[in-house]
Amino acid sequence: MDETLGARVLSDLRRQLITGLLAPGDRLSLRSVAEQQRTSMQPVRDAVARLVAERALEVTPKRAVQVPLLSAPRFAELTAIRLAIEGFAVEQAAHRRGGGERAALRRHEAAFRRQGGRAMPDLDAAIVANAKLHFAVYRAAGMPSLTAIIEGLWLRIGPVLNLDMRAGGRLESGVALRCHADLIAAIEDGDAATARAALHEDISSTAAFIAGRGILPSR
Amino acid sequence: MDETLGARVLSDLRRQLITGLLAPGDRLSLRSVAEQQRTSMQPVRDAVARLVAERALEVTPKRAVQVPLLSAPRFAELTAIRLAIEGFAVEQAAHRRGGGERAALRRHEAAFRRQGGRAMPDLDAAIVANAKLHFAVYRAAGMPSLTAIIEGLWLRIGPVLNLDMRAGGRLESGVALRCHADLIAAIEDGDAATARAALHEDISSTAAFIAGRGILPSR
DNA sequence: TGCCATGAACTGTGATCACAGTTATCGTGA
DNA sequence: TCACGATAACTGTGATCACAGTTCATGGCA
Repeated sequence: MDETLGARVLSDLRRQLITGLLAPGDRLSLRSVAEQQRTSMQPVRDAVARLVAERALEVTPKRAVQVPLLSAPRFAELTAIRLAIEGFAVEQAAHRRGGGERAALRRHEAAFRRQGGRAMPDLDAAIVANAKLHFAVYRAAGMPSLTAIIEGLWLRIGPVLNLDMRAGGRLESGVALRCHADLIAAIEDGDAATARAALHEDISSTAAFIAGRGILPSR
Repeated sequence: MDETLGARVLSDLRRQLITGLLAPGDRLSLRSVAEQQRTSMQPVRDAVARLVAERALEVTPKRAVQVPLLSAPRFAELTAIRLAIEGFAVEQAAHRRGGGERAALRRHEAAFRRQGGRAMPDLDAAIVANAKLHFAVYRAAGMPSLTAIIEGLWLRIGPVLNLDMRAGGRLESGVALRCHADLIAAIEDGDAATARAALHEDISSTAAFIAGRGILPSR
């Protein structure tokens, strides 16, 4: 383990953001995080600087570090961007018929099905399984830079996404299950248009669900 | 000026990257930059951490900070991503018929024409005019997050782009001039498909020009 | 003349201190 | 009971130090 301390703190904060452990509006203190991670303030500063660059964190004018509050229009904007970029990624993945990720795709799809099919799903496990499935697809596009860009989008939208996932029982609808199955099948068939359509429904139905809950601030 | 010192260093490094003052492969030392900026190492560390997050800089396994070398495949990948993302942006701009940026679009197009039409163009001015024109278009899409993502892409290809722009006399071909004119016209007409096609030709002809020079490392 | 070893100079990382500004808390007053 | 002000705790920023690892140049040996 030659990994830098700052990198360790970074990945931990990243995990907390994606899994929704850190909610929008949450403020965090460099010293508390440092103590929590049993390091000094310095590695935390480096990690926070990077997350601020990715807009996964922000420093307010009064110099407080917090998880950005996502307004409804901003959420809609990010959703539109996701449709365009992640849609492009699944098209590429389909053109390559999943590339070297075919086995992984099926495995993650099965894992998500196990979680989503239950009457009382383990939400945390389902969220993780969902993320793993999506990113296996994006990696299948064979464009590392594209995957990184999408990770940045998820980092920003993750807190909102998971916050609402936990609250409402969206998983039960089965829409996600169907979309994922269609998506994987279309990729293996090399059917880019169908793959994009399946992803489109997955993303926009989730976005509609969240927007419909009306929790997002209007500006 | 309540701006943070780290932010000042950040914007200065960013400028040096976009204008090609820092070339791919250039290594930079935190202490030298700090001395150059007349600050301590700390603000430089914050700025570098952010630029590393944006992949505008990288730290090698042996912990040296340098401007990333863009291999030919990576350049091709970034070009494909640009076609998808910037293509989406111009479509959106066309749907809004330029939004509030219409006047700015025409102004920047005229400015680029002035630079590009000369027998001996001022390359630096042309590069700046080109960037301003493109980003006026992207802003016209009305999606700030999208503009930020594209800025990240430009930050990474900027060094390569400008390096080769200066060397070869690409501007003389007039392709860029025609593409820009078509692009602006299509946006004002609300013709998304034509706008995307014009941008597509602009980007891919430039990319072909650079790839053809054969300077990019093969891996 | 060529090559390798050795040491000096430099690298980023982590830790810690000082400082100014913000936030929160608690006690006092009406 | 409520409002208000003082103060104590805490915030991020900037600076500096120690340390281990790398890089590079110089000198001596073959």
